Amino acid sequence: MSSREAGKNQRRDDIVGAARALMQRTGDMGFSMRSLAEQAGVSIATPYNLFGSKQAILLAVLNDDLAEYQQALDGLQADEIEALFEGIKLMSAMLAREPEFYRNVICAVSRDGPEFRYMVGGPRYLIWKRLLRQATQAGLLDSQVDPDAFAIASSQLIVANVLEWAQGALSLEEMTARNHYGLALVLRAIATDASRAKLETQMRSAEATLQQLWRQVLAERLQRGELDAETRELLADQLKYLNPTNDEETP
Amino acid sequence: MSSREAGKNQRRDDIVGAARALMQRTGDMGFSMRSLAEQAGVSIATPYNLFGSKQAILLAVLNDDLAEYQQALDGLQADEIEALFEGIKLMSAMLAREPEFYRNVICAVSRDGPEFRYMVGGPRYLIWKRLLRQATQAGLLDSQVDPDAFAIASSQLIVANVLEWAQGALSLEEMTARNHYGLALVLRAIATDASRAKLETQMRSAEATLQQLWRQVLAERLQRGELDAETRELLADQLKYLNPTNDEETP
DNA sequence: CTTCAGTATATAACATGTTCTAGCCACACG
DNA sequence: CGTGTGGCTAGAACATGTTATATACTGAAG
Repeated sequence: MSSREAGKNQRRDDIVGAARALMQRTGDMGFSMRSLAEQAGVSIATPYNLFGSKQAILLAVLNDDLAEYQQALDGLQADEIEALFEGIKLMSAMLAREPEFYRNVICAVSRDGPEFRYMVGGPRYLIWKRLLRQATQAGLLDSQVDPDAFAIASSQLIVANVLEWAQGALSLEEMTARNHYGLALVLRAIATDASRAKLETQMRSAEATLQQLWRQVLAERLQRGELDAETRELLADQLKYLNPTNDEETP
Repeated sequence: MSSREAGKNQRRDDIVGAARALMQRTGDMGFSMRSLAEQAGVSIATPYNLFGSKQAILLAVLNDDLAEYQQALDGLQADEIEALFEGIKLMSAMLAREPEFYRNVICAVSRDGPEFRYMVGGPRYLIWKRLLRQATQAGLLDSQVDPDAFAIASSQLIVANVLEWAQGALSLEEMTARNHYGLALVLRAIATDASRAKLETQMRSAEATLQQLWRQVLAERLQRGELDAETRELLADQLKYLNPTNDEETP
């Protein structure tokens, strides 16, 4: 590698690192291309030369983290069905470690165009498919179903939940519970006799968690007062569908 | 209503109408707030006075259309399970009527914040719940499952598909097939003996449609040449996950 | 009819993503 | 050791969403 390219890679890393630092430090705002350039010690034109767009930079940042997650998934040792549930727990744990950071980057990346979907949907979903295949081979899932169609539908549910969380429509707990529920639900659809009981249990457990979360949030709302009885019922319904995090008071 | 408010409402309608016209005519671009103000014959400040933001205007536009859809859903006469499938077909038909328009407005509206989710997730998802309840009462779905949790998961699948379509990651046909598949899948998870066979059929049918679509797109790609055999397999997998519409040649 | 409050208007301004232009410097090659 | 060129830089410029300000109009109250 010529020293020219070395310098280029250096700058590339500087920029990605600066993006990471900015988002972790300042939360959503403060991450303008101008502040990024300043933080990285380069001109504003350079990120465009090296990456092409703001979104591409964020994709690069997220890509690093997803690689880590993928590695953790690979090292997972568990019963075939459990492994799937462990996989989504692992993801929740990752998001919980730096929620502000992930919220921002996921939000920004998924905004413009389908690149985010390509990223989580391309090679990465092969892991998901592998886990499903293993479960099928272990006789825990109906071998008749098309593995691709199923893998797509199930991963879509999870991605949708993550996106809602990133957009601030869900608390992390509810996102996790929804993932748990959704996964149990779709797996139950293709369960075999060997796994049906276990998935039933998983589903009930997730259901209970969700119901408790809803009750909790609803109670807080009711306690905070200010609602006529007619909207109360509608509110209860809406709460079940979307459970916005109440961040209005945080500066 | 005083003539003051009348004038205000008039302007409001003008703006919503102008937004509609602009998006139908020019496709995505051309819908800047400045061009909107010009088209509506008002100052650029007025839309902000009356709506507050660009997104709010687009929400108002979409809201009209969703109301229509809701009405069509209400008038649906079919077997309880069939009604659910008819519901998503109806949606596909609506999107197919003015694809460019819906693509733009859905994309723009879902971009910033969770307002779009609130819109489709609030009162509107009650209809969905009602259809599910009817099916349950008819003995076609397991009455043990929490209707809210299930309604959320299932509607999420569908919304996710629509969003992917709006972002250009899916053809309308594939979106429809995925909705069909996803709905059959989750319903199968809570089917009763009375409905299991029928849902099995639906699922197989959707599977077949999906597989055919994938084969078709894959064949086109292969025919177009330029791919070494090693990436061929990966491509096949990716194609199954995401099937981008190939619009590169349209201006 | 006068007056006044509310509201639209014109216009400027600001922040942001992105692009363009011109210059400049260091590295590779002769 | 020259020299030229690729690639970075500074900075301006542009389009866009949004906000602020000052002005003009207009319908309603006295």
